[in-house]
Amino acid sequence: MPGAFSSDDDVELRQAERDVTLAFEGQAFDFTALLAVSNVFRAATAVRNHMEREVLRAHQLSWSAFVVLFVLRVWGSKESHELAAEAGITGGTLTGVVSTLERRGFVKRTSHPSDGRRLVVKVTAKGRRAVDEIMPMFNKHEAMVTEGLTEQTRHELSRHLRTILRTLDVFDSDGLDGQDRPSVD
Amino acid sequence: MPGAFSSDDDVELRQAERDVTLAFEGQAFDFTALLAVSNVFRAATAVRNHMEREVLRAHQLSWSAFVVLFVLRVWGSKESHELAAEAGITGGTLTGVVSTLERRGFVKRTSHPSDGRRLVVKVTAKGRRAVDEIMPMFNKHEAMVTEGLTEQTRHELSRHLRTILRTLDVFDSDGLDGQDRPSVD
DNA sequence: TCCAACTCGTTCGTACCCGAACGATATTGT
DNA sequence: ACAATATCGTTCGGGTACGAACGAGTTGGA
Repeated sequence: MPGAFSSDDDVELRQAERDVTLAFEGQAFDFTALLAVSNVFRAATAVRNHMEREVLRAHQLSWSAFVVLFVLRVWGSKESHELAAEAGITGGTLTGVVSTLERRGFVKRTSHPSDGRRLVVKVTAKGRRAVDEIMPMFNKHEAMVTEGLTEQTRHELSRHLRTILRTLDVFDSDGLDGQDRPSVD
Repeated sequence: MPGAFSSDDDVELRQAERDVTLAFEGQAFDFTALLAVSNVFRAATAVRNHMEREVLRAHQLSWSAFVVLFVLRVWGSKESHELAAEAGITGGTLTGVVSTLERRGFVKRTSHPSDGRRLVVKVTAKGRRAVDEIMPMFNKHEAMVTEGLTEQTRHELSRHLRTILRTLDVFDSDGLDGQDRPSVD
């Protein structure tokens, strides 16, 4: 039964909603979409900042650097473009992150055996050790951050977010020219 | 009934979960927390990049610049620290964003009437016009991005994210020393 | 063979973004 | 009144972050 309760942030929310409505009156807005997107971004920023402050800062690692290192810890080595996709950053950005990580001895660049263009990034023993040292604390904070949610609502949250991700995957790859696709299957 | 279906990304997901489990075997991990946090960040990055590419780039505005401008469009003027909090950025970052916006004539810095330290940022007519021009398209893409969700699941998503936000609010403000507070009331 | 078209990672320019340090202003205690 | 303290916005250094341009490497035809 949605709307059956009203916590503090709900009150605040409706006030903001009122203000936005007032500011853009006469125009039709999709507020649930606006709020969903807005909240996704707010939560992400808050979580990222929290993690960087409370967990990563002590190890001099940024979120992106840690994500890259984590991916390499799990899979041992990855080609550059896979690594970028996995970390959600572009190739240009990855170059900088890998350089930072390499300078500190956490990863090393390796040339691809058969294709001289491609780059294989490998984690070093030191890099593996770093992740193993950080990960328990990192996961503890992940649990803390989501402690207000039950096991089920966490799954619900992840499912909804993956729905968004899937929509964007289709739209962005397919996107600009190949419109008029007959649904996503 | 959760788990009753298995889309492509679910299969991929469980494989990743297996890999992570394998990599960190012997350690107890909270996977639902890890996945929730990971998905929040993935979705936020994907949405932000999509919006910057498809909507904001044509107007030469970054996500943060647009958020700041939007906030000012709704409330007319805001003090610096409020603006920073509302946009989810730090004061140091806001200085740069406001400078960019001011250089392009969208906002202007105003001194506080009674407190010489404080800064009041006001939106200009040009800034208001810019938001009014961008917002319809922006909201259309917000709707598109969340089109895979129903009205109800969007509310569900927002509610879960606000739960995370509330947890972080308490933890980060209260945080390190002032523990043992008797509930949030 | 050889060279156009393609596909890599890197570099570049611009802008963000944070936390720490800084200078200016305001407040407080004495 | 005035020095210590607190609170502002700004500056600074280091590190992302993007897209466009670039150069090296590969591939597919003429």
